[in-house]
Amino acid sequence: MDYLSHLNPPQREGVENLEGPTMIIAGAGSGKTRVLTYRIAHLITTKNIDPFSILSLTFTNKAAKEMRDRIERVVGTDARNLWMGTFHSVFARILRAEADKLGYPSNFTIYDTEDSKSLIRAIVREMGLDDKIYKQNVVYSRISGAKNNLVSWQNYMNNSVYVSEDEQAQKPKMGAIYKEYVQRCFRSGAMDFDDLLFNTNVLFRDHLDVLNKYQQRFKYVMIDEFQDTNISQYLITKRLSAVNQNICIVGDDAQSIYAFRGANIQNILNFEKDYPDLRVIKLEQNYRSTQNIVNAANSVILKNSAQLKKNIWTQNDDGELVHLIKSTSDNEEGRLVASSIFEDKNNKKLENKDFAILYRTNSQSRAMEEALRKSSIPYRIYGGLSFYQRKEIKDLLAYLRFTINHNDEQSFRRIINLPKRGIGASSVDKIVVSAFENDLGIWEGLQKSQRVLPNRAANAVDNFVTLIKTFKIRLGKSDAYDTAAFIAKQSGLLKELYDDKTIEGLNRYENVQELLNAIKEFVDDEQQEDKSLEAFIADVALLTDADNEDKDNNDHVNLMTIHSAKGLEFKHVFIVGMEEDLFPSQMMLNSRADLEEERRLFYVALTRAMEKVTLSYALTRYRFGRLKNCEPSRFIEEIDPAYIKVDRKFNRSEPMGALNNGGGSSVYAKNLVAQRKTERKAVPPGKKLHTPSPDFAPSDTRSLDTGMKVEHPKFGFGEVKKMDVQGANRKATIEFENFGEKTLLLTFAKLRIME
DNA sequence: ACGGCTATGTTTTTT
DNA sequence: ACATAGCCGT
Repeated sequence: MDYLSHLNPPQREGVENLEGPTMIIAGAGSGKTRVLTYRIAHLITTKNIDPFSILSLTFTNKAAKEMRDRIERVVGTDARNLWMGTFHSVFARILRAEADKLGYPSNFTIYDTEDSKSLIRAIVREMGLDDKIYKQNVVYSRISGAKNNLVSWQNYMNNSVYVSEDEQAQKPKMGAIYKEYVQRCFRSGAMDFDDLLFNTNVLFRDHLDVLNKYQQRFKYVMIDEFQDTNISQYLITKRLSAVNQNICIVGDDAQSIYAFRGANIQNILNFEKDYPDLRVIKLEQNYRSTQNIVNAANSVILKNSAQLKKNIWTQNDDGELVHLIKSTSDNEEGRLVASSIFEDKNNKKLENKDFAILYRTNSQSRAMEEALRKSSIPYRIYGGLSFYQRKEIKDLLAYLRFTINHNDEQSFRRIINLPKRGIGASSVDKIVVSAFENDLGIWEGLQKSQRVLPNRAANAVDNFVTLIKTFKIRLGKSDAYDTAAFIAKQSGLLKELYDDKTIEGLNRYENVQELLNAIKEFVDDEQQEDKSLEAFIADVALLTDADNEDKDNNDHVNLMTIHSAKGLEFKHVFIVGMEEDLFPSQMMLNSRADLEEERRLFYVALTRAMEKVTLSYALTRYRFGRLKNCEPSRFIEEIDPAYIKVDRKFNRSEPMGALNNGGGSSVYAKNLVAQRKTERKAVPPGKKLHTPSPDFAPSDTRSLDTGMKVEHPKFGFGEVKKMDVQGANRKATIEFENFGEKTLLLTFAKLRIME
């Protein structure tokens, strides 16, 4: 095979060593994906292995897609039959096929995090517990942690460690909530993200015939980013490959950045114990980055205590030193980054897509965005709120989900009174409680709920049931698009959005149309055999925006969190917000292990770069709506000074900037605020939906002032008579043509400013 | 039941 | 800054 000649000896060994357990420790930029790709290609083309019997697991949709594309380029359309995807998507598929063994319907709903948390909140309330103590986030991560360690609710309640921890934390009912949560999911025919893995383990543990079937099918198992797997995932793959023993894991302990959700570096060490004749291959040559970047990154990761021994090196040129930019504010940081991109683009003949701006938290994207927009540099933000997580999209999806699975409690709660049909919260609770008391699912309970409801609500429920029944009939006869469009229309959702003429309302309407378009595309896709709505909905919960990426394969600067940059590379990388408490994050300073994870995250960020890294920090930054002083990150100092170009004035221990007189009273701070406001004033053109913020000062006449003509969705046209301040809120008194004078709190008012 | 308004919490990352 | 849960009055 000609591709073998492009590989160095350890890479080649990784490709050719196909039989038996193999562990590839792949340093950053060492050609890991290339080895995995060729390895699969090698199996198919030279060993004549049926792609259908190769299972390749990744961590993110992005990685899965990337891998599939690359393999397709080498072996052609055969690659389509590969079992390749994220853990969650692959095992969701298997669980649907085997659902009956576990007592689930094959069209079970997948609850996303939001669904899970809102179910937990409902349970906590029903149990009469204090939701200040049993916070949904805390309960959720507790349950999630247990599931990822394969601790069922039964085991949880019998486990003295868990129980005493909960008692210590004054949360003795945690086990009971876990139990109720699991049972409610089961009744709803729903699995959360963790269940997809947990239940696969149960399936393989309790149904040896099923396990055996998949063991026979998957002759070769490969796992990418193994350092990020949790115990639940590890055990699945261990079981699957127990017979053939053809398991190949690829990973890098230095890039483990998901411990917070149960990933366990121990898995790599356990692996050596579980497979005594394990072949270990180390890829240590970095092909991606310059000497300086590799050295800088190495010097950082050296500060961590636990790691496997390896020596990452490169033959590449020295390249530029790591740069450091200091700014006075988050907005200035944006401007400096934007102008730096602008210069490098000209000087080095680079394209926009050669640049990436990486940050710790999604909220940091804002300042960057603004600066790039002003400099007319095209950009694209990855991650953040997914299209599928938007409220209007989730609403329609809830209708679709409920039509498919009539017992899905969360979808039911979402749509039962949407649009308003006179079934309020108390009625909904009555329905749910009476259903479960009579040991019925939501659907049956709903139809027998008349007794417990007042007449008006009972009538409304009747109509709702009839409506869903007509959807169900349509579902059996039509394809996904036809059904979805029918539901969108008949449910009244589309009309409600259409009637909302605010800018936001228009946006929401368009988003729903876009979802319908996506379903249309799905139906028109010739490769798609099953065109039913069930097939479309099956793993919508597992989708991210990654699939829409090639729609505009334009040339743009890439903005994303460091986490979502994993596995990617760019010529120039900006790591912004290099400030103590932000990166490393405040919340990760409690233990040494946490700090080391942050350091690995920094390592990941540095090693994304091919030619140049620029670090940047700001002296002040808006956080929680307040201007805060910042200190440069300790990570900056951890880079060996030989590889970084530091401003001579840089000294971390000395507070920097003019804001050290505590509080925001200094002239400097005032200037900053003033500067910020003038900046903002320049941005929005007059005709824009006005959703002002609480800190919107009365003197700031950015977009609303007396004398202006406005439109209100309900009151129609009017003229602003008076502006006023009430506490932190701004009020406007408006004379409406048809409704007379009204005083509105601008924090909530939906006004359109007319030209 | 519902809409207007206030108070409160959140911001670490992803499936 | 922004969303949302929940209170209160209708």
